[in-house]
Amino acid sequence: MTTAEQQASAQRIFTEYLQRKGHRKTSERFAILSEVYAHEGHFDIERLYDRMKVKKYRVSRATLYNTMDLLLECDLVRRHRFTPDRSSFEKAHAFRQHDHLICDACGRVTEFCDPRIQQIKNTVSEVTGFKPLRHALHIHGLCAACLANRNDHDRD
Amino acid sequence: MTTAEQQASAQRIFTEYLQRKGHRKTSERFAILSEVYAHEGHFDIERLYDRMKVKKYRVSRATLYNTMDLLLECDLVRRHRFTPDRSSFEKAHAFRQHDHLICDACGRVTEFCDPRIQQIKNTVSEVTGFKPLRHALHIHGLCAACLANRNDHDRD
DNA sequence: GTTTATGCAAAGGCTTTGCATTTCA
DNA sequence: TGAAATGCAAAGCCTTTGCATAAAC
Repeated sequence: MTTAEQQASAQRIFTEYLQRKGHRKTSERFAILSEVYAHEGHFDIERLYDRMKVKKYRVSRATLYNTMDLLLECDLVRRHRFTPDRSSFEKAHAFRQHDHLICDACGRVTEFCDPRIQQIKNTVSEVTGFKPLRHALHIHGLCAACLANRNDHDRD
Repeated sequence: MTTAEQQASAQRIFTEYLQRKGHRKTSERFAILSEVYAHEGHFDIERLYDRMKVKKYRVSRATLYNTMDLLLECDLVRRHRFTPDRSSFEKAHAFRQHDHLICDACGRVTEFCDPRIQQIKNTVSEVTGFKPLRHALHIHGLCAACLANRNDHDRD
């Protein structure tokens, strides 16, 4: 699926969602969706705010927060709390069954996939009656680069 | 391991840690550790503050935050962000390889274990060179009770 | 024309910080 | 005695809210 196809698909989903919920289809909302889907990876509200300020569309932070809530509700966006101080977001099309490695030294976030997560969710559901809807697996540790650095320093 | 044994073990670890780091062994720090280890389950700073205010030891919020940082650093406590608005903590002795189910309807957090997580961490380490230190798997969804409630309402 | 959304600024809530006071070493 | 920790209150920061203005329907 190309970026353009993702954009088109996301717009269709968002339009349908707004219609169904009786929400208005404002230009700000679609501009935000477009900007969210224009980039790969994670971002926070401030970064999104800056990126939109540079471009044609200048929206308020309040509208960003409001719109992110809408996008979260129709699963076009995911929210993370990699660090305790702020929320990170990412478009949901990039989210097809992946999880995150977080380096505690440099803060870099990388993605990985493992089908066993799905198996775990199935087991949990069977055993407890809990109905899993979504999940987040965050593995904290040291990335290969920081690990190498640390060993270099130890050698000094 | 009984609660008393956990207390004793945690105190030993904390004492050793403070010594090694050249930090002072204040009565507040040990009172906080003791209170943290006196209860099962998750708590936030405000709850801890209230519990200590009731008892003999009254400590400031600043000291609570400072001490939690110390306890986090020596792995006697874990921090979670189940909801975006505040941090939850739990003693680390209760943390032996378990993860969390979070009900999006009633907010209840329950625990579960699955050894496949460890396997996933091993695989990640082998494939990417990332060194896993700790992890958090949060599965969001609907607990059995809320699921039942919802079905009841559907029937109306 | 209504009603909803936006934008701005102010307020809120959790967390951190600065500084005087106390306490540990 | 001297450095570090505590407590209090104020400040910070992300996020939410209230209200006037603007835009959707």
